[in-house]
This record gives sequence, structure tokens and C-alpha cells, in this order.
Amino acid sequence: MQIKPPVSSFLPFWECLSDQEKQLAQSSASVRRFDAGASVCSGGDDCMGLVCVLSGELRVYMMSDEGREITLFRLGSGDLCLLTASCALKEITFEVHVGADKETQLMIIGADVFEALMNSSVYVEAFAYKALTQRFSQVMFVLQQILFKRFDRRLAAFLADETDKSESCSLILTHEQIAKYMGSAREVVTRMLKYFTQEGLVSLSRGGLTILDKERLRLLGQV
Amino acid sequence: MQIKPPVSSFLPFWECLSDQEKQLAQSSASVRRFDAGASVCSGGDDCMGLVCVLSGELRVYMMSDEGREITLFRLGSGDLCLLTASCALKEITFEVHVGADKETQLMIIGADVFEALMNSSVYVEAFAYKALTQRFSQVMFVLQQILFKRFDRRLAAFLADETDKSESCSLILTHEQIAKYMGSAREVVTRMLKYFTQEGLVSLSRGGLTILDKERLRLLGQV
DNA sequence: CTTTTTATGTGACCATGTCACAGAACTGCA
DNA sequence: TGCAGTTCTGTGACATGGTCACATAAAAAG
Repeated sequence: MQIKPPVSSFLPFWECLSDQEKQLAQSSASVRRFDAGASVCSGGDDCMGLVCVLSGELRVYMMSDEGREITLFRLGSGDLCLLTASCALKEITFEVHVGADKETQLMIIGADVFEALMNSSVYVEAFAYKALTQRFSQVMFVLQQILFKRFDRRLAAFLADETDKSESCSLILTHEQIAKYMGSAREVVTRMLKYFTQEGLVSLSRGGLTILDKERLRLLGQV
Repeated sequence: MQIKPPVSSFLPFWECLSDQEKQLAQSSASVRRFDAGASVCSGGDDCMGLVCVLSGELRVYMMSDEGREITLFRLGSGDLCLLTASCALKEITFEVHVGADKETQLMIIGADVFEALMNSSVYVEAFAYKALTQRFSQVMFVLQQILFKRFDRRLAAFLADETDKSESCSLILTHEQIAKYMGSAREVVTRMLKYFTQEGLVSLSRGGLTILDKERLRLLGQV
């Protein structure tokens, strides 16, 4: 278990808090660890509060009744998540699911404490809604891609982006994982990757793949 | 041209403004009329500012490069629209289009004035981002429906809702309009309405249709 | 070296979006 | 009236992508 870090370094609105509020935030914060694959929070039932990623990665996604998942965004270390505090924000009426794809450490400020901070400081309130608006914008972009862009182009862009992140031309991702990240189905990914292979863009191996021609992938994805 | 009404009655944050700010808001507001079918504002190019619907109806939608439209929400009289002030809100990075489907009167507070108000008052800022978060929630619901729900059910629900609004069992809407409201294609609507006719749910006529069995439509839409 | 689990490959099918084009119903005007 | 243009609707063929069923292959567990 990681030692609890100072809350101040994660909260952009820290300086707007009174000493009492600072005290409350610091003392109520807790650290929790999640295994790879664990569900962090599902729908409106268990509302955690303000979450800050210390290490690992979170995935925030929608899920249909049939179990189809559409990833809205992913969070890495240092990122804050407000959608996990939806019970403190009555404006948020839709359900999101949050899962840890890798082993992940979170620092959590409970929903009750966060709500109290929002109510006592208009700065915290403005911060929270502003951060949500930023997510809104990001999520709209993602959904626009899903709704309007052909799957081959989206996949090409996804692969190019992932290799940028990992700074290596091989990716360790199953077709299933790619499908979840992209809001598609495993078979569709398999199909398209086979086509990419024929085109000499990638080469496949169990549990991963290697990018052979990133330039052409990027080009394909940029349309 | 309608006479300019008092701005105060449309702005929930009115009481948080200083006298100077009230003065500025009131004097800078203007009223504009749009014909049915007119485009009010498209993308990031022409950013109007804070818009309030006095009469008529606005439709806010996304558009693909190929021209496919997905309606995010519609606004009626009394409603405010902040997405038209996206240039004053640098968090909003995606493009929306706003159109008037009927003849519509708007009261407008220019983007520059609105931005000044946001900067001078944290209450206005909190209000703006809170309102955007509410829209976020609403839009997420709509997109969830589009992504996860079968078209027949969505159409059934749409028709039932529209008849509720118009308080009559006949609707004056072309297939094209329905398709735009639902983020689908005209042919798809035609196809499904033909099926609904065979099922005895509706009867069609040029430029409109009549609901024959609202109960069954509602039931179909509620799944 | 089996057994089990996990990942991938594949064909058939379905829902919905796209395209091309036809015909029907209105509208305006000579 | 009737003709021409416009708008709305109908329809078949096809493309894309999601779903289902099931086969096979590779890795992990025993």
C-alpha cells in the first residue's frame, strides 16, 4: 500500500480552500489499490467521489444492456475523475462504468466530503463543472469519431496513437482489448487487422502486434 | 421585430451581477429573427454568444463531412444555449451546428460581453459550466440511445414523444425531418414507417403521418 | 504431455447507412 | 387549365459493421 501523498498537489483548487477545508480534504482522502481487470465503480450504485490516479490506468466507458462497451476516455497518473462523483453532481444523470485495465492506485476523496467542498466554495464548484465541460468536449470528439468515421481509419489512427504512447512499434493488446477501447467488436478488429496484414501495415502475434508502416497507418487514419 | 424584453428574466445568474454588469448585459443584448430553415450558427467560425430562445425552436446538431446530421437536442422558448458561445469557452473544442427549423426569435448577448461577464464573476462562470454539464448529461443520453438502441424502438419512442408534445395524433413531419432529428437516413425512416403501417401502428400521408396505436408504439419504444 | 483456458480465424447473417433512380404529389406560372 | 419544376416518398442493390456459432491455435496449468 502506497503512503498517502499530500492532497494539495492533485487539487487545482487547493489554494481556494480555507484551512478547515484543506484539513478536511487531506484527512478524508484515502488510497486504494485495484488489480488489473478490476471494476472500480459501476453506474450510479457505488459512487466513490473525486478520484485521482496515482499510478496505473483507468478506463471510463458506457455499457449497453447487451454488454457492448464504448470507451469514453482513459486516465493516467495525475489525472482526476469527476464522473466517479456523480452522486454529488445531480446534473450527471447517465451511467458510466470505470475499470482498471492495469494494476492501479487511486487516491479518493469521498463523495460526501467532495459535495461539502462544492457547497462551501463556489471556486470548487466552478472547477468541478469546468473540468466536466472539458471531459464533455473530449467525449464528444470520441463519439463523433465513432459515429462518423470508417472503422479502418479509426483503427489505423488508434494503432498509430498507441505506438506513439508506448514509444515502441510493438503493442501488447489483444483484439478484444482493442475492440473495447474502440467501441467495436472483437471479430471486427480481427477482420480489419487481417486486412492490414495483407497490406503490409502490421504483423500479428498472439496477444499483440507490430507496426510495420506507421507512416501509412497515420495517413490512413488522418482522413 | 419583437421589442427587446428585459434580460433579467432569462438569466438565472442575474442577481449575482453588479449594477454595472447588469447594465452591460441589458444594453448589449439584441434580438434577431431567423426564418424557418435558416442556419443560426455553424461550427467555430461564427460564434454568437449566449443565446436565449424567445419563440420558435432551435435544433443543435453535429454534422459529418458527408453531411450526415445527428441532432443533440432542441431548444424551445425560454431555453438558453451556451454552445453558441463556444469561442468564449475555450474548453469547448468540438463543432456544433445550430439551425432554426421554424421561424425563430432569439435574444443574444454577444460572445465578447458574455466572456467579460464570465471573467468578472465566478458565479457566472460556475453557472455557465454547470449548464454545460447539464447539456452534457442530456447529450450523453441521446447518444447512448443512438449507439445502443434498435432503430425501430427509437422511432417508436420518438413518434410517441412527438405526439405527446403536439397533443394530437397527427404529426406534420417529413421522413427527412424525422431522420435528421434521429440521426438516421431518410430511406431508413421510410422503410421502418412502411413496416409500422403494415403493423397498423401509423398511417402515412405526404408530409406527415397519423398515429393509430400510441399504446403499442410506446410499449415498443420502452424496451 | 494432457487438460484447460485464452486468443484468434472465419463464414453466415442481420441491422442500418448509402446510392441510384423512379414515381407521386404538390406549387407556381403561363 | 396544363405544363414545368420541386419536394416528398418508394424501392432495390449494395457496403459497413455488429452478432452468432463454431473451429483452431497457442499458452498456461496440472
